[in-house]
Amino acid sequence: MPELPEVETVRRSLEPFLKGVAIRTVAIREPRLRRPVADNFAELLTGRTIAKLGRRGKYLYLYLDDGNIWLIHLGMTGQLLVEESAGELLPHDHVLVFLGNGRRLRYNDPRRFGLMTIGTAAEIDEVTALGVEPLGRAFTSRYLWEKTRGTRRTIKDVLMDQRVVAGIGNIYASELLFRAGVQPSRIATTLTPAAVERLVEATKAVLREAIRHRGSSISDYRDGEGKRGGFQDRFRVYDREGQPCSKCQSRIRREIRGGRSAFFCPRCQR
DNA sequence: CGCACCCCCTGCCGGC
DNA sequence: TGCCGGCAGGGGGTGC
Repeated sequence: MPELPEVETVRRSLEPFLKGVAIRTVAIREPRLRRPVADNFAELLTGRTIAKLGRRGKYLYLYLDDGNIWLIHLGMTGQLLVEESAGELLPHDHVLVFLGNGRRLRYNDPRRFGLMTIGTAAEIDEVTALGVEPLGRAFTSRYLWEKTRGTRRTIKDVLMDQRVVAGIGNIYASELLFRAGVQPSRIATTLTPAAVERLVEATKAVLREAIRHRGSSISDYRDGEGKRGGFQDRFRVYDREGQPCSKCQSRIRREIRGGRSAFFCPRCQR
């Protein structure tokens, strides 16, 4: 579920409740996430204060007052919610963190594809192994040009490779490719410099617009206060197979590769 | 090295 | 109504 815009929205919505706040107690109800939550997880967290909240790609970085980082990935169905401490528990509430301000942070994740770990900056970087931030200065047409040379991969695969650029998932890959006028199945190395430039511009524009609309809620994505996003109402191609293209009225198509659907307009995208 | 394929896990939806 | 297959925003491993 959550790609960069959703994780950024979660970060912003949690910040007022978590920044500068102490961690009182931690309860692990189900440690079996993508990787098991470590035995010393609660011990490393208890008594710490959250200095600030950051984000890299689809990962949340919670900086602790002892220099460690609490890393959280939401997988497909993960939710982080701040609530009153006495709230009722639900199925798939795997981790509870009780805070010094009387609130509770609840991690719910039905599919358990999420990840939660604590480590030094170097250890965390090794876990995430991320490329540049798409909204940062380092993501330029020159950078993407170099990453698309001499490969047989499709442009969608390159854009979704977190080691190249961090945070683009299946929704925003389809949306930005539409905006740039490039077919998902296009072999990356055949792109012209102009097309690469359009892709970088489209990436930044789509991600910024999605953040402005607080992300996309298809089924279960919610921000830190349980609120839905609004960008799903602005999809141009994603999940719109058979519907008319907003520019040319051609039918939007869906193609599957690597088990993932790509949505595109066969006329507007080349 | 790239890539096709499978896996992890639960829930939902459509077809029969 | 119930069952079954397909599919879902994530990442990772394997064998070719």
